[in-house]
Amino acid sequence: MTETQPLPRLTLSRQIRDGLVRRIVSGELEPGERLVETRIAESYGTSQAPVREALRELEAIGMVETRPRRGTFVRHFIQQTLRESYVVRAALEEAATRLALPAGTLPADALRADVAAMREAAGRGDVGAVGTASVSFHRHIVDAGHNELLKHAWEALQIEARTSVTLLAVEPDLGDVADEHAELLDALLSSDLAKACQLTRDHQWHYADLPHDAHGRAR
Amino acid sequence: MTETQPLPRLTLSRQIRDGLVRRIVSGELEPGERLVETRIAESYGTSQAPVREALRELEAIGMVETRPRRGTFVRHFIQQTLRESYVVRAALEEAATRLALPAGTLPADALRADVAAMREAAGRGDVGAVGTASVSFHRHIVDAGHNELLKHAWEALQIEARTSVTLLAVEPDLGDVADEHAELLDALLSSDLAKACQLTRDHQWHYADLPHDAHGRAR
DNA sequence: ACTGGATCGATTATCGATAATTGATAACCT
DNA sequence: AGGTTATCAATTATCGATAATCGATCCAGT
Repeated sequence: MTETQPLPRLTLSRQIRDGLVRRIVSGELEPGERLVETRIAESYGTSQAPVREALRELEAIGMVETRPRRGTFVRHFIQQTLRESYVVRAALEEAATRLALPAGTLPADALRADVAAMREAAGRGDVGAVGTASVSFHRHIVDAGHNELLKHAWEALQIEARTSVTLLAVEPDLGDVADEHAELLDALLSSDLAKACQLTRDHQWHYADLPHDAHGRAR
Repeated sequence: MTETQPLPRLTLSRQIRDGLVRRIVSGELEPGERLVETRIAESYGTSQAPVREALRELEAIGMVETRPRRGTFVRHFIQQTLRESYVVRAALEEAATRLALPAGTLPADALRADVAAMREAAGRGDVGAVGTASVSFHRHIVDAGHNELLKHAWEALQIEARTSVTLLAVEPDLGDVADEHAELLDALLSSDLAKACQLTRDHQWHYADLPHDAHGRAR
C-alpha cells in the first residue's frame, strides 16, 4: 500500500521512537499507561519488531519501564523524572565545563550567537525559539568537553523533548532566562571556572526546585 | 540439540546482552570489531531478534556504536571510553552527594562496612574484592541521592564491568584506594559537602588521567 | 591503465506467524 | 464457604523468511 511517507529516510524504529517520545512528552500517553506493542505497531502500520526496538531505547533513556514478560509502562515522568533530569544535566554540564574551559575548546562565537538568538527570541516572546537556543548553547558546551561518553549520557536525557515541556509548564520570564545564559557565558569567556560551575548548578537546580506540575500536582 | 542452559530464567536478549558485555570487557571482542547479528545469533543458538535487542541496549550504554544499515561495532572502550567513564562517574556521584548529604540520607553504617571490607580485601591483596566493595560504596551514595534518573544514568555506565578492567589495567596500590575511600567517608560523615565533592572529583579524575593503556597506548 | 557505473554477495531491517508466559476468571475439592 | 487449581484471553518473546541496502568487485568506455 502507498504508506504514509514515501521516504523512510530514517529507520522505522527510529521514527517510532521519536514519535513515542513526542507522545509521552506531550502527555498524550499518560504516566503509568501501558504500552502494548501490537497496538503501537498497528497505529504506525508496522510490525512488532521495530516497536520493540524503540521501546528498548526508551527504556534505556528512562522514559519507560519494562518488566520482562509483563509489559512496558510510561514512567512517571512529568512529576518526577523531568525535575530529576535537571540535576543530572547540571552534573554533566558542569563536568563538561571543567573539561572544556581549561582546555580552551569552547566555541566562543557559537556560544555568543546562541545567547544573541535567545535574547532576540525572548524579545519576541517566542518560547520555542528560546528553548532551541538554550539547548544549542548547552550542547556546545557538552561537545567542547570532547568526552564521547559524557556527550552520550547527556543526549540520552532527551533534553530537547524535556525542555519544551518545561518551558511550557514553568512559564519563566524569557528575559531572565537569556540573562542567566549571558552571565554564564561571561564567566566562561573570562575563564572563571568556579563561577561557571556554580552558575551551571544554580541555573539548573533552580528549575529542579520549581513546581513544574502546578497544574497537575495537587489533584 | 540439547542447548547450553535448560533454564532460560531470564529472557534470551538479557542473557545475550550480559554475555556480550562480558566478552567486550574481557577483550574477546576487540574494539572496532564488527558484530554481525546473524553470526552472534548462531553462536547463541537463537534467532536474530533477541540479538538486535541486546545490541540496542549495548548501544544505549555506549559500549557499541550502530550506524543504521551499516552495522554495529565495538567502541574503543579500553583506550577511550573507560577513562571517559570516570569523568562521568565523578559528575554523577558528586551530584548525588550534593543531594544526599544535606538531606541526611546517606547510609552511614553501610558505607563504613564497605570501607572496612575494602580495607580487609586490600590487606589480602584481593583485587576483585576491593573493586566490589568500591562499587558498593559508590552505589550507596548514588542511591542515597534518591534520584531515579541519576541512578539510571550511573548504572548505565556499567561500573562493575569497567571497574574490573580498570583495576587490572592500572594496578593501583590497594591500600591507597582504601585510604582514599576512608577519607571521602570522613568528609561525608562530617557533612563537609565541599570537601566531599572535591574528593569525589579528584579521586575519579585521578584514574581518568592515568595511562590505563600503558601496554597499548604508545603503539 | 583510469574513472564511472552496473552487479553481486553479505548483512541489516522488517515482516508475519508461533510459542510461551502472565493475570484473571471459573470450576473444584474439602 | 475458603482456598486451590484448571482454563482462557491477552500479550510478550522468539522464530524463520523476505525485502532493502551497503560495500566491494568487475567491467566497459575513453
